[in-house]
Amino acid sequence: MQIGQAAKASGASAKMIRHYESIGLIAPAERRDSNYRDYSSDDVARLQFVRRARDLGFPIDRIRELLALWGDRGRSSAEVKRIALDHVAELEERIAGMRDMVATLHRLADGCAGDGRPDCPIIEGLAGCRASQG
Amino acid sequence: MQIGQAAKASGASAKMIRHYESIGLIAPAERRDSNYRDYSSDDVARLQFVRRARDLGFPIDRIRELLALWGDRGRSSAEVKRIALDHVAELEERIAGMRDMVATLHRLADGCAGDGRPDCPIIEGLAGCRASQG
DNA sequence: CTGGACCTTCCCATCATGGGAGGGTCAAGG
DNA sequence: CCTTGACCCTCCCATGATGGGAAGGTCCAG
Repeated sequence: MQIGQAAKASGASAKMIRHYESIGLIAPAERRDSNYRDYSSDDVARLQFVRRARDLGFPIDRIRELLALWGDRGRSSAEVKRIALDHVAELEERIAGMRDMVATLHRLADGCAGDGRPDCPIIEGLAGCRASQG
Repeated sequence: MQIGQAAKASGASAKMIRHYESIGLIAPAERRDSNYRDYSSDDVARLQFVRRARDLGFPIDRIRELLALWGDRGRSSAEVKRIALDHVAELEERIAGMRDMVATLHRLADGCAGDGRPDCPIIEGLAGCRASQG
């Protein structure tokens, strides 16, 4: 299978597949005489694994670990779970940060008339309680 | 004031201040004979504005618009509010995406024993319901 | 006059991804 | 046989916001 088919089948772009190979996330693909990459269904399964992990927000280095565990018959599910829960904790931290931003923005926006006048608590909030400049 | 003082006073790093200048977010600073940048307290106020907007997650291009509105006596608060609420919507979209990830991860992790055995619904989920590879 | 703390510009790295140039491969059809 | 078009290849550049560091200039205090 050529890279285009592998891309469609896995949901990763051809560009990404080459990239994953170049950074050693996946093993170099077989090559035909034409120098075209050649993918097996096992290769596609690995690419799908990577794509699903990406869809869950795992960074590449974590996916590297997960791929290794996938192929390790002697793995313990505890290792996998730890990686997953660490990632959850990081996601929740980022969510909390963004929620703080949203809360602050709502607080500022609630006091803003949103009409044709220039007076605006949002600008004032950003300016540190000085309403205008220049 | 030199860039180091301006950095401390504004909360933006000297590196960032130069960067903001290089991309035209802020006007080029005055220069002394030594070629050192020279900042006024108004400059610092602008840098603080930028930093606060960054802390609220606004991307640079939005901050560009907000800075323009800050300096525009003829602005309408509706414009500011629209930018802020657009940004809130974007944040909420990202939060929703991450919450979906967290929910999926929790669903997978809940079924995972997290012990010494290799059986792991997390790996299986990523693999598309095929438990092992290699 | 020297040391150290500051400043300058310029380049590189991050992270994951896309875009595009310049060129090779291959199958179908005139 | 040759062209056309759809693939593929590698290599470089860009994103967005930030940090790191090299090589060199400035300035003040000892």
